[in-house]
Amino acid sequence: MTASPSPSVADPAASAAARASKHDTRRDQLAESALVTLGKLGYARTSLREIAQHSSYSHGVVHYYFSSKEELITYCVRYYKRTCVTRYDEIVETSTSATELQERFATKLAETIREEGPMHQLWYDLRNQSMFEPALREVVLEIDGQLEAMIWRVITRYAALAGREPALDPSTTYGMLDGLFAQSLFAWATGPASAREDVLSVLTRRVDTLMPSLLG
Amino acid sequence: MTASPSPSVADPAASAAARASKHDTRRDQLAESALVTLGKLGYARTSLREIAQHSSYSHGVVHYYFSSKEELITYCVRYYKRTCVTRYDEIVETSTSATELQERFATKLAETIREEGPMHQLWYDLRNQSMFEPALREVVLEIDGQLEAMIWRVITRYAALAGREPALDPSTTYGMLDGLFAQSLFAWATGPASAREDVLSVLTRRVDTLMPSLLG
Amino acid sequence: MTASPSPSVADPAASAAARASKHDTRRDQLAESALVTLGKLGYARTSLREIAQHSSYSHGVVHYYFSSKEELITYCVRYYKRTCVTRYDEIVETSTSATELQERFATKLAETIREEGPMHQLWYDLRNQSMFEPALREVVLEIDGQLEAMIWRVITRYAALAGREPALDPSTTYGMLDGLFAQSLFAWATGPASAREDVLSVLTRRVDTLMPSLLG
Amino acid sequence: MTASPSPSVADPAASAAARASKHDTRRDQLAESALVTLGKLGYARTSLREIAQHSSYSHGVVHYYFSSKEELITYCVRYYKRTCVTRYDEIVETSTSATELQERFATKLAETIREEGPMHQLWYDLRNQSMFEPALREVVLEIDGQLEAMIWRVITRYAALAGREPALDPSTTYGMLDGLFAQSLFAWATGPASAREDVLSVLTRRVDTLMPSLLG
DNA sequence: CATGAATGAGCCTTCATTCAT
DNA sequence: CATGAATGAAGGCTCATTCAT
Repeated sequence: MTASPSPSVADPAASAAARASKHDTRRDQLAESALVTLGKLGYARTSLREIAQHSSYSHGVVHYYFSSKEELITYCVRYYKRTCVTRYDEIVETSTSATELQERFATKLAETIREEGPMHQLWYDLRNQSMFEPALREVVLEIDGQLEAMIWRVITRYAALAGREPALDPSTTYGMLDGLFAQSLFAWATGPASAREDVLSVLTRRVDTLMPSLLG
Repeated sequence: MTASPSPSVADPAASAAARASKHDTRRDQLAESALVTLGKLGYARTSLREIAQHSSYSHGVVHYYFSSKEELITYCVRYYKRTCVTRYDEIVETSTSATELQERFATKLAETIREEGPMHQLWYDLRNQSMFEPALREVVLEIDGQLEAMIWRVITRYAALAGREPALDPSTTYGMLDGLFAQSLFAWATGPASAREDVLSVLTRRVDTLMPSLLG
Repeated sequence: MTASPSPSVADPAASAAARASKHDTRRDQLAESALVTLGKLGYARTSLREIAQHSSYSHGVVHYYFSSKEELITYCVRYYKRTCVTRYDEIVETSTSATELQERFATKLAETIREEGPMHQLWYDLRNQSMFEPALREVVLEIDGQLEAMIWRVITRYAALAGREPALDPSTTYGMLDGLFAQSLFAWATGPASAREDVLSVLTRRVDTLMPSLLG
Repeated sequence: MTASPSPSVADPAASAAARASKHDTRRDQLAESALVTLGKLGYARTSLREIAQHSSYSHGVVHYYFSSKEELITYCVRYYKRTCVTRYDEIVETSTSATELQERFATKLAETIREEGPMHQLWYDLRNQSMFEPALREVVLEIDGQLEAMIWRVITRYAALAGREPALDPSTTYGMLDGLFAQSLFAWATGPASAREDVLSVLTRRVDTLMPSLLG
């Protein structure tokens, strides 16, 4: 019988892996925390000190886990994407008719503003900043592409369920829908709280109405 | 003939008016100068020092004419709008057929990116910042409304020339077109210089193709 | 007759010059103040905050007059040199015999340690740092050359008064004397206060004894 | 024959000794590693993190073996001295004529710059810092004394081989030679790489020429 | 024993704003 | 009126040091 090694002499590879995983966990925690602040204040107004203060960590920790502000932001954006870029996939997979998909998609668009408004504001902020700040471009372009692909999955499935073809190319389709989404987000964010639900239901209705015309 | 009075003995009312006019002139000159810098660097990265340095004025004068950075920005945005919010009116007024209007509009959209790209980048930046910074909201909402109205003038005229009705409401129409415009601006700004003209001609083609479907 | 212009419209060139001169005056004042702190703490331990605190100015002023720490330091070194690089010239010019020059020079070497010790410590610190920090090299090499030239003026005059020739080249001569000077400065700085005068008189005696052998 | 006891059952005294020895070994390894970094960056620019990163140890271990940065530096200096303070002793012992010793010494001076330049830069840095930082004084003074003694061994042996007496006292002799050495080190470190060998051969020649005059 | 996570003071720099002249 | 001098609060970042594991 082979004695199982005492924990203290556990194989180094495993311990290194554990450590690395813990490291990543912290980065994720920090990113999550940072995203809240970023969503509230926007890119330019958010300082690393602020981020730390709104988390349970000290100022130094942020610099311990991220070598620069830029790296933190980039990490945050990518972290955020992991969740968001598949937001409609469940709808795509489980809808059984074109009408159902169309309705659920339109509803979900509004819902995601209601529930993650600041996160979307941050996204548009970053996408814009990337026009001034080359350092942001890579990650923004990467995610923008994924968002377009996500929308395209919705549309192609929608077309399939309807037995038709998409009328427009992926990019145009994304541009139009994104324009409507951004517009509603803006109205939602800047309008009076009392009008928020109206803004969202208008969005839902619009997209619901519009979708058929996205098919040829 | 009336001798023109020396400034120092002018009647008080006239001198006050002259002063006020000079005051406004200075503000406009500063705004014009500031807009160039703002378009290049974006809202957050532009400091008042920078603005002053890129103008013929001293650092102090900026605060002499504007009580704060915020007021300067607000003034700049309004100043900028005066020019821009009528950008397509000439096309609306002089086009004699739906096809002509449609083509000239689509062309002009691309042209304005080529010639005033940074100014548009600034606009989207400010519109976004206004979601985080309430102080910017009033002026941004005001201008956004004017932009929507401008687009609506295009569409209603387009419909009239075609002998049809707009298919969508003003807001939806604006949202969709603005989405396509923003998308192209982004690609234009972040892509390689060599691809810029391609981006613009794609935009022109898209809008040209799309416009008929904006009519009922 | 030409009316002499009122002061308020004085010729711009003159006012610009006055301004520039005032600007330079402030830089000099700041440099002077900074040198005290630098001499006390050394290059690495001196922060711009510290410099400001030991002056009558605020922290921001330092950055207003110097674009970076490096520029301040460089300016300080050059400012300091203006005074120092001619330290022995009066002795060179007014001594009427080799013996007098030799004695006065040896005495002055010690005196300058007593009266400007920290400044010399700073010089050796900077010269050393320049081996690690390329940014300092230019100014340090420039001044080192001037110091060597200064010493050489002493030696050539000394040789002339003695009716002989220098035995060594300028560089070797400077290296040897500088070695003795640095050694005494070090002993003076690190030894007990009670031994300081002894250190200085030893230096004087040594140099006095040594100088004849610097002639051929 | 005595069975060597397994470590875990060693008698306490031996194990304590072993531990202590291991402790010292670690300190030496760390010192050796630290010296490389210190020589490259200088005292002020070297952080403990940097040292750890350039060694095979973790960041924490530095503080485990040294209670503070200061103690590490001090230890490093002493460690370095062990090697260096006897650098010329072999020459002293094996040279069989004054001329041989003189030539070999002059050659060796240049050689040690070539081969251990950074280490000498560090020494001058530390000696200088000790004028600002009392904590460094003790160890610096100790080593400076040993260097002086080392030089004196050279000179007295040189005098003996030449059948003469040293012309100057140990301190003066050391000061002068050290001045020349420091000067060459500085030129070697800050000048263009292409001039390095020239600098060294000049030093060799100078010292070679000078040494006879160090005898009475 | 040894590690790396965590801390917080401090550094250089930027900037909107105020103010004496 | 207009200027640039001056201020002080942040901001990103580094680092020696402490500590839980």
